[in-house]
Amino acid sequence: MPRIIAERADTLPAIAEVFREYGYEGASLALIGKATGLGKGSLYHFFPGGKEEMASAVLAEIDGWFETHMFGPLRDSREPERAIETMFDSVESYFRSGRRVCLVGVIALGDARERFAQPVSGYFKRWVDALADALVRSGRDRLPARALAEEVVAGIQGAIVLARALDDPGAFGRTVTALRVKTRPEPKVSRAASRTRDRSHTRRQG
Amino acid sequence: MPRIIAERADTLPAIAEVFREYGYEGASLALIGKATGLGKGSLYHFFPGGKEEMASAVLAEIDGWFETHMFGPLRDSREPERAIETMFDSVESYFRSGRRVCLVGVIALGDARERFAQPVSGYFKRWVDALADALVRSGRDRLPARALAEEVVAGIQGAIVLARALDDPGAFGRTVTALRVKTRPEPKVSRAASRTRDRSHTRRQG
DNA sequence: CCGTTCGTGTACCAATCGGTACAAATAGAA
DNA sequence: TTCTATTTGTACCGATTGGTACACGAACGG
Repeated sequence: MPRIIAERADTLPAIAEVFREYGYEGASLALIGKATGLGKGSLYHFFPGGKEEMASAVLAEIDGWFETHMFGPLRDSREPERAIETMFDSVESYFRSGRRVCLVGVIALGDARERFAQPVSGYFKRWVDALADALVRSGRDRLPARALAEEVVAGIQGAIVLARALDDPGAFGRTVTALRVKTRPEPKVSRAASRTRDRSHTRRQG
Repeated sequence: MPRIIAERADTLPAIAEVFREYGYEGASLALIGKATGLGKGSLYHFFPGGKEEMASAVLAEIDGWFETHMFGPLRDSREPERAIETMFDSVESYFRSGRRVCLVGVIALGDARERFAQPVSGYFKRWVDALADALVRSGRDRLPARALAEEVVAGIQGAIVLARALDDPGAFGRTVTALRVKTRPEPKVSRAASRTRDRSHTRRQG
């Protein structure tokens, strides 16, 4: 029999798309087999634990990607504001303007949530923590930074829901941009509109 | 045979909970039968179209509830700011601090989205429109009102995801409260003084 | 008292589910 | 070549899926 797939890791992107599209329960082995081009024999060879192991592997890979490209820089970068901007760039390209769904979020909403409670909560907890950390290091107080971080992460997840529901990728971009602006250090002394007001509240909190 | 269920509408809350918990695909007739206490015979008597008709009926009922309790008041109330506050109250109690999931959002994320595209997009479109309308009538300009409305609706959906993922209902409350504050006419003066001011901007729109 | 209608449970259907077993086929070492 | 370990396709398993058929029982009009 020919060897098509060299590594188990090569199958993960295709499997991830199936889980994204159909959810954990709806992702049947038939669909996964079609997406990967592998029969059950190969699938169970790579993932002896069946669907649960496939989902775990996919979640771990996603987690690793976010850890490398977003959480790590948010925590470690010496330019936290730049790391935050980069995070928003990554979010916009990764979720493809809301056309691509967040698998972790999907699992959190479904009944597979309990089975994957630890990776799911870990992913979101580390996201919020890392973003809050970057916000603190860019000059905000700890409590409002944490509140803003939660708001941003929730807003991104909601933007995906809204964009898909309305079938309007623009809704994703608009919402994410609004969140992006809100994380910038100097709030909203913007262009031409509120010239008369901004003098009165420059002495806000740190 | 005894008549337990008087009306078809009496089954909808139970069916809705099953769809919420397991999604459209995951909600099997066995689960629905158990939740309603009805056998397949009765279910197909009430819903000749099967699962699809059940889901449509549930979506319609949810839509009606939101239309009556939230969208309508947002559009029609002569006190738009009060209607907005009431909306947030309703959201907090309806979604039970994120323990209860938004079925429309769940369907929007899954592969049943296309099948129910019209009711799903209609629900969110009318929510955003109604909220934007209330925000305009409470004194905001059209464009920022619409942007804020989208941000709020997305934020609510995301708060559900986040609260469930973290298994922390507090995250829902915090995020929703932040959104609520943001919709208030005078952002961040002190606590109670805003009531004396609103006389001054009734000259806004007509 | 009968007959129709409505509500209900149950048996059944083909299809598909996740998972197992296993034999065929390949690649690499000898 | 020959042997062995690794990949692979496929047949099969019991359970469950959405859906149909139908017969039984209560309610109701005559």
